Amino acid sequence: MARAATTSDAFNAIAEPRRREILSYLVLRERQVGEIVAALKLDQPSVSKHLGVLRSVGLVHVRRNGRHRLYRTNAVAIRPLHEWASTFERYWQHTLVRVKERAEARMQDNPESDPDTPKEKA
Amino acid sequence: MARAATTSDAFNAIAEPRRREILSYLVLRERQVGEIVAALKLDQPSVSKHLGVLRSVGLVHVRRNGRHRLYRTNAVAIRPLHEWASTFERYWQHTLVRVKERAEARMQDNPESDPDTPKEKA
DNA sequence: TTGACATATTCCCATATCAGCATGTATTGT
DNA sequence: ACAATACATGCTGATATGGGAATATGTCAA
Repeated sequence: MARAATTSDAFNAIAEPRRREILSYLVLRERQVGEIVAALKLDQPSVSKHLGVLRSVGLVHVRRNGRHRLYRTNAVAIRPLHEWASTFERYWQHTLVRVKERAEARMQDNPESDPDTPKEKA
Repeated sequence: MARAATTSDAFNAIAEPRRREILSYLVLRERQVGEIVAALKLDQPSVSKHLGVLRSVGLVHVRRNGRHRLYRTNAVAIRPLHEWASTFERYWQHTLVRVKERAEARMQDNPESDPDTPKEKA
């Protein structure tokens, strides 16, 4: 039992960089598989397999048109990931405020100091 | 070459559900490894290894205190994930608006209809 | 029907990943 | 120094994963 299957977990599905590229590419507009192959310079079977994973977790929609299949990113399916990350938002804001405060304190002590060169330990 | 190593990619690091739990747990406040073990009911070596992964991608900070190690989530490191997901935000908003519009249109046509029973294809 | 085209699926292989167990290492108390 | 505590690391085995090549499926056109 290694990890949750990529085919059942959106977090796992987007762990693969190519799949993230595909999602970004397909969010602009519907595309045929062949277009993805050309645009991202991947092998066709590879793209089909990635699309299969994305399909199984609902991250893309398919529509058939003749012998083509038109894929599009299902943006709503990304929302849970966004919301999970959002639960950390207030904490990183605290961090950023503290960083800013320290920078300003340094400027008060020594207006000539370079903000990118830390003079104190965090 | 399977996928980017979990130890070098935050997306991959959070693909593991237990690591997400650990991050949520450690964002509230600093904790010793033993506390994580007890709270999440995982084996100690398992927790140490997950912490190792999280450390290597900068998702947690460690501080030593005697024979304890105090870990805390480094929330800022989650920001890139949040921002990646945000690039899809305007698209899912479109979707939600359309869903809402269709629901309202149904109510106009037939105020008795059940909103959860679709009467038309998307 | 036959053939060309678009895409999906299957098989194999190298590697990554995780859990479990055992062991190593650092720190504290006596 | 010695034992106990708190973690980290190493090893092994089962499984998941992605790429590549080959093949299957489905659709259109003649």
